[in-house]
Amino acid sequence: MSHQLNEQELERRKALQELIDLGIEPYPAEGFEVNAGTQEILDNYNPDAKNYQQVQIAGRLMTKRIMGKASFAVLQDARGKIQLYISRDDICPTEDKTLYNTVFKRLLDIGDFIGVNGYVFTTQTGEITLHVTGLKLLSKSLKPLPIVKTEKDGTVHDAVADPEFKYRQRYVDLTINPAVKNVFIKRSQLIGSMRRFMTEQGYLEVETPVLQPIYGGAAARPFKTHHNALDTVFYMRIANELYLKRLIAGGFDGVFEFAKDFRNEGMSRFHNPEFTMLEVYVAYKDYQWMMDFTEAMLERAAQDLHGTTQLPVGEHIIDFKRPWKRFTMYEAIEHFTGIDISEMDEAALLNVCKQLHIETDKSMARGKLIDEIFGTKCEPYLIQPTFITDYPVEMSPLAKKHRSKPGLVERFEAICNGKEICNAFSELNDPIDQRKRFEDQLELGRRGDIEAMMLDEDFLRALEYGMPPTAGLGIGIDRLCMIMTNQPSIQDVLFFPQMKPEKFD
RNA sequence: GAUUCCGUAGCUCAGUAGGUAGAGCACAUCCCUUUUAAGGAUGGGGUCCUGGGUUCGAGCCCCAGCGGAAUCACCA
Repeated sequence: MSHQLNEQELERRKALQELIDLGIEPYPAEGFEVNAGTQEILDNYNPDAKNYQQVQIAGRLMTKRIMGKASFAVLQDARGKIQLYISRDDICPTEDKTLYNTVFKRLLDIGDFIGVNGYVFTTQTGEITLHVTGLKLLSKSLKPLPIVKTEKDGTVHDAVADPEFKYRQRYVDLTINPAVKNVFIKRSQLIGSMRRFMTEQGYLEVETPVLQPIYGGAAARPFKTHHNALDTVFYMRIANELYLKRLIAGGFDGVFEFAKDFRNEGMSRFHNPEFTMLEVYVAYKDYQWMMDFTEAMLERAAQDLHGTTQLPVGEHIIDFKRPWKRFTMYEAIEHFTGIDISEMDEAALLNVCKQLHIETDKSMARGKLIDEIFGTKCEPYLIQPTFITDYPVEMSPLAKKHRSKPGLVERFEAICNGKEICNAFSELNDPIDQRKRFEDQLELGRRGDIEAMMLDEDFLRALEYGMPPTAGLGIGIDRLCMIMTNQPSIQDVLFFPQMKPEKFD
């Protein structure tokens, strides 16, 4: 404890000592049995039924309004808050009024955890309230809690406006801003809904290595680390694709993993260095089937979270109801630019980029150029969930060649609110073709593409033993969650978004 | 990485031709009330992000740094 304590912190430490002097343990070890919740009481209390007459609840003291021999307070627990009515002679039936006069009125502070028991009633002003007959301190708070400010016109502002404060001290943000807590409950429900959907199909939830000697499965720069005993470089995974496909080769017919991936890149509203990706692989299926699967899973997730498929997202209402629109990538580009690029070579595409004012550089081959055109001229305008299919082979080294369209692969992305939310293909299971694609990646790397993939010999060996035809899907859970909870920034759907380490002096 | 903006009390925010640092909430002491979104009085609390510079004098102007945000770049 090297920092200077401010006045209010000193005051609370003084109160702490006074409590100890009174023989009150400020951090009791034993549990406190709770038999109701605040929100549950508000929802179900019925004055005629006389229910909730022996209630025991616990939580944080959020306000205190002292009015002499009787006081009001607000107790907040995990799901809500309820008013407490505390009368001196009820909690101090004997001559000794210390518990009320000293402990409650003076030594308890906003933010303290307390346990209370009593009976529920309705006050003259009609507010459902717990009439407290017993009170116990469960944990003393030593720092003042910011209080939500309500303007005279009724608008409520977050008690903490500084984003840095919110993200670094999420525990405070969660305590004082209930809407924040709700976002994370929704996030958990989202993952739960998707997990249930996949488990019901009989797919197996698995875990694969985070530390990988060869990173793969995506185009991205990795974090590098070191194993002491092996004296070996490991990379934090950028994707788990190649491991999950090994499992399909091993005989599972459906596997999935909610995986933390790590990419050593810039940070922004849409990028956190570590993020969560769902990957699913299903044997004997193709990308057409996977589109149906994706729609069904996300339609149901929206329904599970909100009871409807239509969600407000920023300025828009986004509808996850099936079926979603489907365009090929060439169709989408032609639709938004009026240019048919399907037959163009690299030189012609460079011209198109120039014409559309898209910057290019020497490392960009045909696939990358097409991706640039799509990324700037199409993607931002696709608001409703839309499948874009049939990508150029150059930008999809792990996808199977299109069954009928030369130069393309069987791949789709779903775009929603102007951003990619998932990526999927008929997985490449031809080991000869896969080796060639890896070699093409190595060539791209030599050309200066720092995100080109490494060649993974073990993965090729698995394909040589044989992998059934397989459909694979990856969904960025954080970005999906931003849409599903209408949050503008990835930091708002991560409890602890990555930030520069805080300095304590 | 580039550009722009922000950093003042525990929290939210004012502030100024460049002239002794403010409000609300919170906190403390007291009064009043005793089933309410209390009322009143008094008071304490600041490295105005840090370090330089200009100036008689800087929270304010200039430079650099730190931290954050937005936009862009990067990012399948």
